[in-house]
Amino acid sequence: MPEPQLDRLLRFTRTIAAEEAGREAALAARGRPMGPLRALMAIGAAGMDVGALRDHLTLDSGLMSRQLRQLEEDGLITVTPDPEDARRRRAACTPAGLAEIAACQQLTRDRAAELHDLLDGDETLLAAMDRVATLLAAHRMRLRLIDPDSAEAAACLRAYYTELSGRFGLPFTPGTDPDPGALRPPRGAFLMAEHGEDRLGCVSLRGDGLGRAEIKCLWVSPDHRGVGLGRRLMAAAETEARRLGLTRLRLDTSRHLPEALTLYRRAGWQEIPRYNDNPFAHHWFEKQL
Amino acid sequence: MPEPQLDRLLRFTRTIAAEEAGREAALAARGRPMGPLRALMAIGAAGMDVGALRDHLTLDSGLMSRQLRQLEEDGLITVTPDPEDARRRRAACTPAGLAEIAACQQLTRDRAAELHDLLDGDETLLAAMDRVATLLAAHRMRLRLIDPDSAEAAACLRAYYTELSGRFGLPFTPGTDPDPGALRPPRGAFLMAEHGEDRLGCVSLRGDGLGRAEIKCLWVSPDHRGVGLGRRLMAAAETEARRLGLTRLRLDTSRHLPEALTLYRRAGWQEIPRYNDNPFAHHWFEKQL
DNA sequence: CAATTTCTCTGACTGATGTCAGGAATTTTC
DNA sequence: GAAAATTCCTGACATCAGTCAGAGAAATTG
Repeated sequence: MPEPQLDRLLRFTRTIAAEEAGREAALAARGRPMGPLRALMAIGAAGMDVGALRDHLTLDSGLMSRQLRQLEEDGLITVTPDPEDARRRRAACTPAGLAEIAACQQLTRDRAAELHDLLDGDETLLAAMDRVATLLAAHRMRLRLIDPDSAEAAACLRAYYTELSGRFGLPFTPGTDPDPGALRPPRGAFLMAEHGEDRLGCVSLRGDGLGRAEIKCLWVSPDHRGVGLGRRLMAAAETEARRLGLTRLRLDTSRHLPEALTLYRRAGWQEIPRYNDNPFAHHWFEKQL
Repeated sequence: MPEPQLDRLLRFTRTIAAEEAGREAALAARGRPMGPLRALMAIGAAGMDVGALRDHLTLDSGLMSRQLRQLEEDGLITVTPDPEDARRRRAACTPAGLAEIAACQQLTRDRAAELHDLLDGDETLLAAMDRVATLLAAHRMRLRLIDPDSAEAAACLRAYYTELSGRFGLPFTPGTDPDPGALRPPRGAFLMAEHGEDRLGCVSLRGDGLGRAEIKCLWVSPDHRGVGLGRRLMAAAETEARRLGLTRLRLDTSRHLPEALTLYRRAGWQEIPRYNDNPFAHHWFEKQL
């Protein structure tokens, strides 16, 4: 371990930590406690179920409830029962809440703009910062089983289909799965890789309930490619498949996705003949567990 | 303002913020509240007066006192009256306290070592990180009038004399000023530039009590050179001199410090004949305020 | 329809942080 | 030597964050 390099890294993290402390202080200066503020930001323009919010922020149900009451009293959000299941409640921002979010985002953007002026648009520096952020996020990423119907899964799938549309030159849109249980335990699973607030990628196992499943929707965020995330997602999917007691995995893919082809071949998948009628597939693979 | 670059910067700060949050969590996992922990780290091996500690951490005197009591009860520090002035008290670490500090530093170093492995010693990345840290620290630095006898001033002066020793090839050591009042208001001042825990540079005004002063000990940390800190320190010293009602500033310097020479000339200083018997000086400057 | 489960909320509590008012010991000032 | 200033401390109080037990409403299960 070369000590001088370590000292340089320590200085770097120390400096950036001070920067982050400054940002937190600037946000706190708006006079709102950080807890409710984080909740407000998470609710965002789209709104969010209370349970999902609680999971996302990993808060105790009591604390969550009190923070939502506070935001409601301040007129920033409304919390209404879910019409389909009145036990569940849904938080949504009022115009005042949206304005508060926008103000906080502007504050963050202003600080980033200061940094931008400072770096004077130096592309070498920006590229290095991208690289550091990519490596760090991939290294510290955590994998999580999520609900395939959740907002997070939907966001991943939107990004995935946008990517496909670009690759194929055709407008793909995410359709609703005709068999929603296939992507949930015990038949299948939906895995997402994340780092803090950032979604790095996802992969799903679509099980038939007879010990077999298809790998679907392997997606890696464009910001986080080239650092082995696809491989790690596939490995995690395999591990999850074994845990679910699955014995055979299949997948199809297209010649327009060359990096995926390489990935499957390197990970020990066997190319097999066409097993479905997917008009966009050119290659079919199988793996026995 | 190019939006994509801004987004890249936002992603960078977001990722590094998550990294910092992880470090905080790792430190918190040692089971000690962050407040007393920060105090312990600040006391360090050298020990610190309670008042200086309070200033350094900008804590209320009541809170400071309680945190020190806690650390004392835990056997990590001792707090004893200053023998010269029994109102003042001095905190010093016990062996257990030093061990706790070392453990926390090791934790931080371990995380940095992980980052180092991740970057694979890539010099381009390290250089970019240095550059970003340097620019950021210099941009966010704050100037502070400090006591010329404080531990912070002594640290700056040690660094300054070490630098001089290297430039002159002679062993300089910081001597105690025969006239301690000359560096304090109303006659003079000692200014330090800092960012978070890092000391970026210093400059002092050594006044004669008759409206004249000499600029001494202009020092910029090697980590923070080349971004105009010397110029800003000199400007701050001038501003402070005007505030103190000084009318004439002088300084001497050596041909072994070419960047200082350039700086003084650019800042409007007039070169004048030798006005003192400093054997290491080759140039003398003056500025009327 | 009754029992159970799910989901959210309330109340009671703890600990960390922070503020303010004053008090005791000590030093400095007059 | 008395008054004033200083240094640090204690007590009272407030806010934020977090935990736990349990209540109440709604949905699901048998």
